[in-house]
Amino acid sequence: MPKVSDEHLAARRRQILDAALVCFSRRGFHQTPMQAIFEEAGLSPGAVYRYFKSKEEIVRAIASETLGGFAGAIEPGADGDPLGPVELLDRFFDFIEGIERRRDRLRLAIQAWGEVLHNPELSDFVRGLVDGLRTRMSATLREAQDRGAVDPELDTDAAARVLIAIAQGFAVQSAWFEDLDLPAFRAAALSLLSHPAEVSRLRDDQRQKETS
Amino acid sequence: MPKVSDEHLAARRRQILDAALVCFSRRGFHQTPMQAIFEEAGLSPGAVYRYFKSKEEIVRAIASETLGGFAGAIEPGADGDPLGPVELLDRFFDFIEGIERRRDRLRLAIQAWGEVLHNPELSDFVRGLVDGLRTRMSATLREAQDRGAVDPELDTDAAARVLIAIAQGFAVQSAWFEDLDLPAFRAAALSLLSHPAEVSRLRDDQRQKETS
Amino acid sequence: MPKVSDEHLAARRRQILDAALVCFSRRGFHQTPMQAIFEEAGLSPGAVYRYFKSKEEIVRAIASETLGGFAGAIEPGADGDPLGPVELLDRFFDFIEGIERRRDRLRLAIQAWGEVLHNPELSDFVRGLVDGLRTRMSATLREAQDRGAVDPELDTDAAARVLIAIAQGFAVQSAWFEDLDLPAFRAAALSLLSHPAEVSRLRDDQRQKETS
Amino acid sequence: MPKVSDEHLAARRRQILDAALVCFSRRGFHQTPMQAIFEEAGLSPGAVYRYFKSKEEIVRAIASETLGGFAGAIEPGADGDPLGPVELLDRFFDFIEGIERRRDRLRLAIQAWGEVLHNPELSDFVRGLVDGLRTRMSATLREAQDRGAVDPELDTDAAARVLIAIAQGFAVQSAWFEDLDLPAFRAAALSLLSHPAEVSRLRDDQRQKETS
DNA sequence: TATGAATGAGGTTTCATTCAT
DNA sequence: CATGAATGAAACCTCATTCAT
Repeated sequence: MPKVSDEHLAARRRQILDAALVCFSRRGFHQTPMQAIFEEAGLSPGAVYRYFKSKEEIVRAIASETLGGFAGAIEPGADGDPLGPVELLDRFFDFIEGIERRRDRLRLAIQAWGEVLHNPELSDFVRGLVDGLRTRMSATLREAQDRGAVDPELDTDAAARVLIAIAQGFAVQSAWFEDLDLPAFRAAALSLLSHPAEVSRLRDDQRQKETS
Repeated sequence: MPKVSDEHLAARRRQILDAALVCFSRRGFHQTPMQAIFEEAGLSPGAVYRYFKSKEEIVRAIASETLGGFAGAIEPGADGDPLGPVELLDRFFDFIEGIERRRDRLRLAIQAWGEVLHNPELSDFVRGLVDGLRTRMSATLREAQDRGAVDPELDTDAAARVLIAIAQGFAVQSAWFEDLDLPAFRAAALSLLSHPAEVSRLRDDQRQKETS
Repeated sequence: MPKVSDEHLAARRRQILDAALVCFSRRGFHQTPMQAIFEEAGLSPGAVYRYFKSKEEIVRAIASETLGGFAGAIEPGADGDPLGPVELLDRFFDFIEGIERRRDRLRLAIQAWGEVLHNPELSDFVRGLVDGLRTRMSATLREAQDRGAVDPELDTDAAARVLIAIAQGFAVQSAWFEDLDLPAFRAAALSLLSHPAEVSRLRDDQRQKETS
Repeated sequence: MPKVSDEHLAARRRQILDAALVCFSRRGFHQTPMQAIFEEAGLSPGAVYRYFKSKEEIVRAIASETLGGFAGAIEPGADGDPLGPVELLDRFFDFIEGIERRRDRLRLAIQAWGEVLHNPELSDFVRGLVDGLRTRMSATLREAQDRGAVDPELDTDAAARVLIAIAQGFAVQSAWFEDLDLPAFRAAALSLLSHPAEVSRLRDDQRQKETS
């Protein structure tokens, strides 16, 4: 098998990561033997080690991409949108509903959070991720304040943290309980965050979606 | 020598669990070798294995007590208190501030959440924990609704979940970032959840505390 | 098995080293799997790794002790002996004849020389060994010069090197050829080095030994 | 395409052996992965395996050519030369000084001596090499005896072994110590071996060389 | 009851070699 | 002829656990 296209290489990496994804979700990073990944990927040890230099590298790759995906889910939209906390959270829920392998991804996210605690590289990575996300959310919230849509006394930076927290807590419970009622959680979250005016507006939006 | 033995037994178990606590917080459950626990506890392998049948049992014990402690933190007070969401969350923050070995405990909580995903016993345990907690919070919130302090349309059960989620998300970020500004997070959380009337009331309470 | 005497520990180390000695002599350092040592020593992997932290450490231990033994073999006697080159070499041959596991030791010495080339620690070790040895031999030779027993123009330092070289070359051939005629080699070496006067004196000594 | 193929074949073999030479000298036979040779040679695994059936074959080829070269270095000249021990050794030193990649070759020689101990083919090979060499040196020495230039009682066969030994010991020390003083070693070796008459003759020869 | 030396299954990784392209 | 991705046996080593003392 002579030199092979870059796509092939990328595909192999993906194949290995997908296998790892399944295994790690099932048993956890450190209880998954490499052997499980070889089998799930249908590859030999040598083949896997061609693409990743160690198990730790695979763990890092999976953890990073999961953490990154999660962060992306709470991302505010294009600059200029005057989004309040409620809309920001709303987008997160939309994203989660649309995610593929939702269950596996959420389970991995929880694992990855634990990994961050002991892995300096992942730790740096999430710090950057959260800092960036928070900065952008904060800016968006400040715009919303400027337009009078949000309490002007709100500490937008801390508020961004709280919104992220809700998303994280949702992920944990969602990973734990297969039967978690996502729409109910969503509605309650929005309701708790909404000042009366906002509540009725969003409720109307929701009804419109459901009837369409 | 039954009584002495029992106390001795409990003390030894505690000694071992404390050692495990430190080690697990430092390196994670599955990256901590038993050897580390022997050393931290100042005991021989044989001694440790007299009190715990296996490493898994130690992991389970630590995870359970951490999860239980966390759940206890969000517990509503004595029946009859008409607590709204804001007060419930407020109690959680009070609890966290007072917790001993706060950092280690939070780090372990994150780890334990991951463990729950692969460990049927822990899974059953948290399910019971969360169900009970949610039920009690829900009841408390319903009382608050009855007295008109909370939006009567709120799904109290889902709302309880959301409050738990905020606590969890806070734990994650707090474990990740040593420099997390707890008071700011707390204020933002309360502010986001508060309808105008509540906001001013709590703000006054807080000021009173600070001046006293 | 509670704490055990220091002798026991030393004995275990020796047991492992003896096993390694046999295996390494048979197959060479890097072609001997640890498994072979476990079997030869009659110990489990864990037991061996209790005493040596890696294979490399065992290699180093065996190589050092072999190199050290070899160096000791060419050592001049107590200070004050007016030994010439011939007597110095003579002592080496006496030592070799008396060495236990002579064959294995010589085979290991050859291996170890190769190891020295790639192992910085061993490299430092032999440098010290050879420097010390050469210094002492050189001093002894200089005394012999003072007493007129050795050519006063001889570079004693370089001469020491040459004597070491003869010992080394002897070791190689002795390790290669089981049937090497040691007495003949010895006689030829002494003869080549001896100026006529010395030759006859040593020959007489030898005859006396044989008749006694 | 027979001729071209043959030349090509030989050139490729040489290219591979040169690469192996460098790698083996650097890390030793068994610590050099084939990958290192592929890279040093700038060839693919497939290419290398077209010219050598296995790593062992490469090791054997390198070891043989190194051992052969070393033996050739101590070879007496054309039949009929009445060479004594001193002259024979002298030729060896001349050869070593002129050898290309002297350092690498000497390092490989030491390695190869160890290899001989475990490799039957190499073992047979050196036996033949040394036997032949010794026979020829012995004959030469016997001629010298006939002409009265060497002690008639000397065991010429054993003496040949001793001369080879000096060369080997020199090689070891030379490979170990980059700063070894070759001329001093050479002078000391010749001095130790020379009976007074020979010494002065050679010293004169040497001076003549240096002035020319 | 406590000790800690010993066990050995099983973990991660390497690397000589092959063979489809 | 050459390539280099893939193989898989086997290497080194760890670590949860046991049990003779």
